[in-house]
Amino acid sequence: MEAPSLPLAASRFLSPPVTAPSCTRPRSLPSIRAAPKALKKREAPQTLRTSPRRSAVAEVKAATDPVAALTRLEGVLQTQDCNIILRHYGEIRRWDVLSKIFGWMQEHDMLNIASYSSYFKYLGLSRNAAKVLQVYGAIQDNSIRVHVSICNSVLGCLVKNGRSDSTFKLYDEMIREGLSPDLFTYSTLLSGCMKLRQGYTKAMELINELNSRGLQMDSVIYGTLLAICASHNYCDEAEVYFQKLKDEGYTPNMFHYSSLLNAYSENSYHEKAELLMKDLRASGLTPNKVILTTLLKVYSKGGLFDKAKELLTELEASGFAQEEMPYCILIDALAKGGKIWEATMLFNDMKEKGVKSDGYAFSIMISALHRGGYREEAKKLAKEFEDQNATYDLVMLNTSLRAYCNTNDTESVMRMLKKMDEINISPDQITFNTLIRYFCKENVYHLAYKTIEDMHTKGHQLNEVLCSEVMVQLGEAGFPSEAFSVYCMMRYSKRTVCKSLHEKVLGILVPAGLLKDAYIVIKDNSDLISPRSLENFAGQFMTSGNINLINDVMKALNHSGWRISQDIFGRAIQRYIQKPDKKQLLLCLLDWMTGQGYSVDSSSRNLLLKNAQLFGQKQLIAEILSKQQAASRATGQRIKMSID
DNA sequence: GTAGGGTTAG
Repeated sequence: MEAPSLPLAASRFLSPPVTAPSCTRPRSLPSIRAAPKALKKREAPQTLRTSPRRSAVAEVKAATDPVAALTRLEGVLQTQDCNIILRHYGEIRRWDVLSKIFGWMQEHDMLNIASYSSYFKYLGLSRNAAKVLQVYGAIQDNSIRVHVSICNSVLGCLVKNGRSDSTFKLYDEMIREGLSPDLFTYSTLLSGCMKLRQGYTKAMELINELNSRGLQMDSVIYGTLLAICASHNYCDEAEVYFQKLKDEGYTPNMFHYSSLLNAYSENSYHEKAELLMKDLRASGLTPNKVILTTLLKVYSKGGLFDKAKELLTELEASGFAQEEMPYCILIDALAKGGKIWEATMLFNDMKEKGVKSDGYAFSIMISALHRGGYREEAKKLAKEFEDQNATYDLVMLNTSLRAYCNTNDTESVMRMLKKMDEINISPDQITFNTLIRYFCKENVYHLAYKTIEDMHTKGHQLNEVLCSEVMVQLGEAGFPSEAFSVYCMMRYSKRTVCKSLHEKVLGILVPAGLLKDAYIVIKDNSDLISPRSLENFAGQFMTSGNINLINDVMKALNHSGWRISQDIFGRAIQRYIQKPDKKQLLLCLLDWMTGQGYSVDSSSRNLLLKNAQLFGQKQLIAEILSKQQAASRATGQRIKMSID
């Protein structure tokens, strides 16, 4: 597809919009009808109210075919009018019209900075990050590409769509191209830190950068930072920022308070939380639903169940417990605190009060029952949830799936998988691992194998413990090739695997006679394999492995640091004697042995000499053997001397 | 009338 070209020169974007002649009277012309002062005061609103541009905007907003209306009114509308229309369709979430209008504006050279910024903002809301990147990427003019508000809207779109990694990559690129970031940029980027694993560290980098550019943190930046501290469990730091915010003369709002309170809840700092509540009230704020719910979390996580119950009663009385969330918080804490009976009571209480569950309370209870070993009860709840025609998300599906798997309810397991397919939810690691465990337990190894393969293909990290278990079971069940395939998936999708994995797979491959595969394992990991397994493999390979690989296998074995036994060489020599056309390989082996200080034992020696005629190389073989003997005697002496 | 953030549950 061809990239849309940019119709306008940069200067047009960068200069302030020219006021329309139809709106304002040029100042240099004296007014005939009224005194300039009076006119100036009344002119703008009045002309706007009666302006043909204004009615044109209204006409496009009301049109059934907005693009046709635009074309009809092309002569009247100016860029800022089109921007109003563009934003209108963004506000009413008509994404198709939004894009059409933007396209029309582009074709008619009616884009400015504001058009791009607004368009990107709404595309972000419509979750269409790809389109934003496409349109942004097609902007040719560098001064537009690095315009701060355009950059901010593009970055904001990526952050909102959960693409934190690409946000920071794009930001670095924008900086290289010449972007001068402002506080908007930093608050956008900081919000991208929220979901990052190392979000706090990244946030600190950004704050340093902000300071080094001479910018001052404002209340928004502090708010974002507090939320980052809370979500990454930096409680002390949250406290410091909250104080700094106050010291710099800002008044904390409800969000600042609830973030700090949330940070306290993770560490069960209930005393600090209570002081903070006092501070909040003293500052004239009234605790809202979120604040009180967060306080409930403080008490619940801290194990202060009496206070939590009391607070829940208060929430109920204030009408703040009409949704399941406060119940979820307390139910979860009770269950995790070993009070599963009380958790169940509260859950039933909640249902009796007619509080509707979207699945959170159910999944908390199902998981809690499962953890406590109450598997049938967990399954009963999963069914109850299903029967109330509930909607599912991935977590709820996983929770129910596990409940059904653990009670061997195959029919329900299949129903869940079908549902997953129907509502187009992609499985995650938890789903895959649950299924793999289940199929394995049910001895349906081909399904366990297929699931692992599927998981691997979809780019998920395999669970090593589980998969090596499946690998061993596949081996025991008579599927060594599949076992090897699982080994390969684990081996080549992960940086490191447990050392014993190689040994385990050898234990399957060697008895099954899959010696070429076993050789691959040995070759890449020879230093991690025990002498016993090496011996086992070597013995088998010399007896029945591919004769053309014998010498390579010898080298790999030797490379491991393991001294190859004479028995192994004896077996190799027997193989070669049976195949005289491989004499070149035999000679190579004997030469190589000499070089490595190995020698054949007397029975192999005799066998070789007896059969040397078969090879037509009687003289040569005798020479090599005597050389080998001399070399090995010398080595023996060297070793003896060094021991002495 | 271009662009910013943040609070609670599995």
